Amino acid sequence: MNRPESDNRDLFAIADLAKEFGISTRAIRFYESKGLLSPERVGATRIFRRRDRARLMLILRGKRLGFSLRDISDYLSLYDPRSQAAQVHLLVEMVDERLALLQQQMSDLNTTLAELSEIRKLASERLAQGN
Amino acid sequence: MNRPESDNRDLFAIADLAKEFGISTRAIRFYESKGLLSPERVGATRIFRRRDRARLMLILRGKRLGFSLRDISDYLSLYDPRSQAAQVHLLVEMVDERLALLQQQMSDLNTTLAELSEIRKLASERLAQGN
DNA sequence: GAACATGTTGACGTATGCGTCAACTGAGTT
DNA sequence: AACTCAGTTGACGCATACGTCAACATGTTC
Repeated sequence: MNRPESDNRDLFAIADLAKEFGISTRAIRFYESKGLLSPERVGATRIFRRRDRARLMLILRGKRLGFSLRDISDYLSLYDPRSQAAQVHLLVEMVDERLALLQQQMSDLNTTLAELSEIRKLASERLAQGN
Repeated sequence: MNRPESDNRDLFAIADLAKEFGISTRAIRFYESKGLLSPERVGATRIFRRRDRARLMLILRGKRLGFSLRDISDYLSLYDPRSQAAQVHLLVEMVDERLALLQQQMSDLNTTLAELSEIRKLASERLAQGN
């Protein structure tokens, strides 16, 4: 039951988050410039809270799923309690589309893997023949 | 047992393939310029054979899988009987990486779907309350 | 107090994958 | 001959998602 230190703190520097998630500080600033994040400031320095960190995690998951930052921006607005139900529906559709894409990809990947193992087999036979 | 007409022919114009696969002729020329295709020529006009068409199908599948054209180019060289076994191995690794990525994506997508249905639930409850 | 780490804001550059002209070349049609 | 259609080659443009400076401020350490 030991949590990572990051779950105990509530304040993070930009470099903390960059290191934790393996991204550049430049990327984080870029997300802010696109309105995906809005950390507090102390002077000019950004101060991130757990909320901001959670948003960043959502951003990164969206990216892993292949969504554009624009899409992710829409998606993040769903976490705003004032969000509209109609938009929820739109986003659900977007996610469903992605799901269909992923299923296609899985199918493509299976085909590809089969072909590669065939190629691998042929290659090793050729090797065994000393050709 | 009726095959599409395209499987009977051996010669295709660029527009035939573009139409068949739902891509632009510009894209096909672009692939050629990157060395992924090398159709014959009659004068300046490109003539595609079934081999070329098969390569194009591989290219498109690679794209669906998220590989870059550079990666796909390497991948296509595997279909060259003179290809090296070492490279087969590299490509198998690349595909394995993609597979891992896709599995991560599927996992991310499941999480996202769960969150969305939660949001959807909350939204509809709010609607029912007339809030 | 001089050096060093960390942070900030532009501005410009980069890679990928085409789209979009522009200008031109045959080939077949009326 | 004039047109139209399909095709060709550059050249330039564009969207996305940052990377890479430069130039500067601030805070900390030795």
